[in-house]
Order: sequence, then structure tokens, then C-alpha cells
Amino acid sequence: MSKFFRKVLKEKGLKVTPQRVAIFEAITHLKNHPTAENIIAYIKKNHPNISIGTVYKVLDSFVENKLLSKVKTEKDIMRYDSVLTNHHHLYCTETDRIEDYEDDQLNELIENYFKTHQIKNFNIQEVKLQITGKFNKSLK
Amino acid sequence: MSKFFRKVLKEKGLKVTPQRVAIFEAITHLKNHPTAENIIAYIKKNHPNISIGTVYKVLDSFVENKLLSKVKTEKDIMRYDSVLTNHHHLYCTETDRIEDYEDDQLNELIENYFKTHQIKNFNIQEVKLQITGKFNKSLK
DNA sequence: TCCTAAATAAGAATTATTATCTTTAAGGAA
DNA sequence: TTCCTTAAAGATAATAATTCTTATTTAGGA
Repeated sequence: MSKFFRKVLKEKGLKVTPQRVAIFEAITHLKNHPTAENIIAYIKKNHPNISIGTVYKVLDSFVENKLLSKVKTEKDIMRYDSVLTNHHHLYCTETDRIEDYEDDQLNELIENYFKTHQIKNFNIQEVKLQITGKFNKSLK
Repeated sequence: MSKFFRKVLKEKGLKVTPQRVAIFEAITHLKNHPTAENIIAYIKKNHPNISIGTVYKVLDSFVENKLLSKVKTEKDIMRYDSVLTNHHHLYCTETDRIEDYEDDQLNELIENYFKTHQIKNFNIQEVKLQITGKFNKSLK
């Protein structure tokens, strides 16, 4: 388990520090998409002197090195969407551009899929796609 | 156009104020998912004395009254996700619970769909579903 | 026109995160 | 093993978006 972790750090030329080990352990222990705050709280139990800035920096480096990913939340730096039809979003990886993507055929496909494949213990209200990629610049 | 707007406000018992009208106009004019900052900047041109707090409060009330919705971004109050398989997320409307949802059959369905239905001027790198709904409490 | 609750303005407070700058320590070299 | 270099950590200030607080204003019904 932590062998893999050490290996990744080595490969990237990153030092194996007690802080990084503690944060890695916290993440493998904490389930359900912890916030930075959750992670800090967990680590402080065994590692009370860790600096919050360090935790943020380490988390960023883990994301860069694909040990973690980030989940979108509905809070802060919100962007507003005035179209209220059921549509999806195209997110550009290079810019902060977000475009709407409407596709009734796709909506129908998904709706039918979930009619026959219910999710255990969960009642679906809405399904939205986050489609990440790159816009083709040549045609604006 | 603004008749609909006035009607909605009336129905909800909300007063029609110049600020609300200006914000509504800004939103109908600005495309591409403006931030609160974008909206404030636009309004200030014709309405230089509007208070930022007012803009935030009005936007919130518009979201409550379904004139707007919010779009998730990747910034701030991040939550971290240690599972790096291609999975989706279940968001609970009642709590802040987020669960992973893995479904290879669904992934395949979507992948095949986009193979035959390319999005114009956009190269897809990743497709993730945000499935919003309610967890069935009885079974935890 | 008057009255009252709702809305606005102004600015302080909060919160998550990032930046800065100094000190520490990981880990390769001697 | 010790030394050395540089990345990493710690402490704390700064930032940025948003929320809160309180006094003032105003929409719209009586």
C-alpha cells in the first residue's frame, strides 16, 4: 500500500516526508470525499503540529501526481446558469470556458438506462454530464 | 420578457425593485455562465451604486425561485477523491453526502454514444455524471 | 398619502485557500 | 556516517469570494 505511495513520490522526484505519509494515510482512511478540513482534523490527532498550509500544498501535489482528484461542489466561486432546460456542460481543460450542451437523444438514452438499472438506495432526481475536454480553436 | 420576471416575483411575494430588474437584465444579457463578479461588473455600468451584498442576495433569491441555477466549478471548498477509476458521483440533495457510483455498462454506453455523436469543435477527454437525488434512509 | 415589512447599502466578518518568508530535514554525495 | 543542497514544512500574513450585521430606504398595499 504505502510501497506504491513511496514509488510514486520517488518517480516524481518528491521526498517522502512524515507529513506526506500522514496525509496519504488520512486519505486512505477517510471515505466519502473528505474536505481539506476533514483531512486536517484527522491528521491532527496523531500529528498535532502539522501546518495547514502544508496540508494544502501536499494535497495539491497529490492531485498533480494523480494520487487524488478533486470533486466539484456547489459552493463558492459559483457560476450562474440562466438556461433551465435539462442540459449538460462542456468544461474546457485549458480555459475557464463552460458551454451548454443540449442533447435530447442522449437524455433519453440515459433516462432509459436508469429506468432499467436503478441505483440501490438512491432515488434519482437529475442526471447531469460534466464533459471535460478541449475546444477546437480554429473555428472559435 | 420582463413580464414573466415580474410575474414570478409577484407569485413569490417578492418586490419588484430596480436592483432585481437590473440583475435580471444582466443575466439575460450575459452568456456563458457568468460569475457573480461578471454580473456585478455589468450592472455597475448603469447602476454604479448597487451594493455587492445586494447582488449576492438577489442571485440567491433567483436560484431559490428557479430563475437561475448554479453550476459546479472546480474551485474552492474542494473535496478530495482517492479512487482513480472512472466513476461518477451521487449527490444528496438533503445532506452533503457524496458517494461514488461505478458502472462499467453505463460507461460503455456513453462512450459508444459519443463515438457516433461527436460534439462540434470539442474533443472529449472525460465524461462524468453528477447524479443528484436522495438516499433511501431506511437502509443507511 | 401613509405605513410596514421587505429590501438595500455599507462595510465588517468569515472562511477557504494561497502566498511569503524563514527554518528544517530528506536523501544523495563524499 | 556526516555533510550539503534543496525541497519541504512551519508560521503567519494576504487574498478573494461570500455572508453577516445593522441602519436606512422603499415598494406596494391599506
